[in-house]
Amino acid sequence: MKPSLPTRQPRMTKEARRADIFAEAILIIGELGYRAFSLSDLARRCGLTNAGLLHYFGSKEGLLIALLQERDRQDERAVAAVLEPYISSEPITREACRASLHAIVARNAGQPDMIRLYAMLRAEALAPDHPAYRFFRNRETATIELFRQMVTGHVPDPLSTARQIEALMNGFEAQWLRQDCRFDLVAEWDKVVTLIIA
Amino acid sequence: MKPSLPTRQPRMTKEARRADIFAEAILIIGELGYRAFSLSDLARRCGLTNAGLLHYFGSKEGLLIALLQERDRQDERAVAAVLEPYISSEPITREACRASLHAIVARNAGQPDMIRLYAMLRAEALAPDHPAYRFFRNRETATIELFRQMVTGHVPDPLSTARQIEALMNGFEAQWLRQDCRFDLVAEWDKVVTLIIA
Amino acid sequence: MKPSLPTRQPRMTKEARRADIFAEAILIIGELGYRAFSLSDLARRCGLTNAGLLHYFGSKEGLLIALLQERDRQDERAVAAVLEPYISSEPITREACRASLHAIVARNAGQPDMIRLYAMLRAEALAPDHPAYRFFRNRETATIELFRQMVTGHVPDPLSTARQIEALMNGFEAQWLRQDCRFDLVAEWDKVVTLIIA
Amino acid sequence: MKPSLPTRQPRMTKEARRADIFAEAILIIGELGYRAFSLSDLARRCGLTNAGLLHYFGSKEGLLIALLQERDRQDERAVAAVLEPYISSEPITREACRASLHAIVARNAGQPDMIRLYAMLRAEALAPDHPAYRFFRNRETATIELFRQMVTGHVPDPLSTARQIEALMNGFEAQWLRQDCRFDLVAEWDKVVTLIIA
DNA sequence: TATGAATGAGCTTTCATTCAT
DNA sequence: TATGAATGAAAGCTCATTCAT
Repeated sequence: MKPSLPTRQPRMTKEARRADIFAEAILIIGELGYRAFSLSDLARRCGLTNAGLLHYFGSKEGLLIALLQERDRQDERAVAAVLEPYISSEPITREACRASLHAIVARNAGQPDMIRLYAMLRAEALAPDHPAYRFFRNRETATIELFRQMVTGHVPDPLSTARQIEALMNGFEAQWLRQDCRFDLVAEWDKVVTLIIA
Repeated sequence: MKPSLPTRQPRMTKEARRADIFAEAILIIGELGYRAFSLSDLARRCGLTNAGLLHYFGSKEGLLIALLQERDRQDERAVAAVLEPYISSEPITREACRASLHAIVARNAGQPDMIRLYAMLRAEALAPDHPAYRFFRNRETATIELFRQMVTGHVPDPLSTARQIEALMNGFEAQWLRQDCRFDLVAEWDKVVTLIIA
Repeated sequence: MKPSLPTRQPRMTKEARRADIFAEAILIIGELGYRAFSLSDLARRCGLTNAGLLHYFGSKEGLLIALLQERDRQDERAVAAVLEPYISSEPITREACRASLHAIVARNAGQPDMIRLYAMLRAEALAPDHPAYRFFRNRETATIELFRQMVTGHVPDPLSTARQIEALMNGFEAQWLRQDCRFDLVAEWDKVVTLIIA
Repeated sequence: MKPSLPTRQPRMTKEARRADIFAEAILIIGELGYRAFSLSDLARRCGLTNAGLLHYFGSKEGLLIALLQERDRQDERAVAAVLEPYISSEPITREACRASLHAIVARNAGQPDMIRLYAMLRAEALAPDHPAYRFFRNRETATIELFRQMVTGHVPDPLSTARQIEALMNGFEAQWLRQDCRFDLVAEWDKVVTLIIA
């Protein structure tokens, strides 16, 4: 029998490898932030070397960008799925509006690691020279605009309402994390939405 | 004639020095976070050396703790001042409640650097091994409890409302920073409070 | 219809490839030296990968050796061509001697990149553990010996004169490069040769 | 008796330390060049750590600059000493001219490590982005100008002669190093100077 | 013929900290 | 009160090289 020499790595497909790295990156960046996490730590957790990691992403910043793009693609898909039932009948009803927001928060509540990552990066990326500065700026603008369209017709000041929704969502999620998910995020959310959207 | 010796430092009192350091620390930690900012950077900005800085605070963590304590003392004083007019007649009226929240947000709006610092640290301190973990956990609990007492009697579910206020405040402030203070934070705040507190 | 497969590389012959690599290597090693240039840089400039490059030469050192051998062959041919007219009538005349030296310098003046490469490597290869140490040692010895034979009969101390010629040639070429080829190398050379060879 | 704890470093004066570092730097940079030598190697040889070394010079480039400045100061002093006897009677005589050049080469012959360093750096610094590019460009210009002034009145074309001297000096010194100092550099130099300066 | 994955060693530089002065 | 010297550890990144494909 041929003695298997120390095969450096079990040979994963490129896609599997990247998914693996992303999964760990979400955890570590979510905990320490982009600036403070270390590539070596991440590499170790993924079972490859520092240089091996950089082989995929070129640089620390490259990794972050790739991660955000990947997540963005998935988020877009998810939001689209949530809104799909209502796209035919624009403008959507007040009920559909509530349902959509409910769905978004419910989905987030299912992946607290992602909430943590975004909470961390959102704060870090307030600094204009942060590599994710643009990303979160655009994202916030787009999100508020989406909410504005959704609530238009159901509230007196759609822009304000959209801002409120965005602020509440982020604020609640952070609170939820700090309290170790010990209250029912979705229930609390539904409550406040009832107030916000008349 | 006595030759003036090279007094490098313009002779500051210990207190003035600390205040100076805190002022810079608020900026730099607000931008980079506690984990990613560097003592050398801060020292340079304060016009003293690495070792000189540590002379005052002992360690990086010591500096953070000192800063948070200092700010906390000031915050407590400010909140007390805000609530003072109403402490005699507990429970406070709905109007007093709104006025107090208004005052808090108005005060914050006057010091965006502090908002930034807290937004950054609040996110970083979600990690249990962060030196400010306890601080922000307790702070959030205390804040929500304070709000709960304030709104009790004016809303059906005081705890939920308190959570909403806390979440909204943080969420709005972050949004305000990301949009370069380009909307009227206080006005938006008053609007939403009207909805939240019936 | 047969779908044209993605032929990445425009299909070069092995020889063309090597010539291509050598051409770039002359530039990059001439600029940075053997020790400081990087295979990856060279590979990128040649339009292939790191591993692709090594496929041809086995190692960094192998590349240098191959380059030097290749150039040496060409140099030898060139010098031979220069001396050919005189080989029948040994010893060559004083006039032929001057003409030969003129031809050598004139040829070099036509390829400043090669001058730069040799100037760089000659300096680096002063260290005994440099892979080109032997090469340049032997080369210098051979060159001085060649010059000695050429000038024998025309000067009182042929070995000294040979050394002078070798030193002058290298020194002048370096000077010429540093001054961005802004003086007439060949003219200056002819002048000094007249002095050196009576 | 108090057991001496591991005193990190025997506490040298700043000047002694720098001199020590320069001495080693001359050797290591002379052997490997600026680009290829490593700060860690140098630090180890000087008996301190990587970070300790950088404490003095800030960066690798800073070290090179400091070294060149230091040497330049010493060289200037040495050349001034050599020329001093003649400065009163300008223009200097042909004999004084020869004597000066002799003195310069003789001095160099006494410190082959310096010759090696300069030979190495002169080649490396042909690249415009080398940190010593300017230094060696200016130095060569100044040297040639000095020689020109010295030989003016004794040769038909002073600039050409100055160039020849500069080229010969560098060329001879390199040759001398490559042949392990096995011929009499100063004697050969005097011989050729006799030819160059009629 | 050439690539992509991966590594181990090494690079310069920065970090928080200690300590004698 | 504050500095300068020095450190050990770690940072992000590059290096030449190996190997399976």
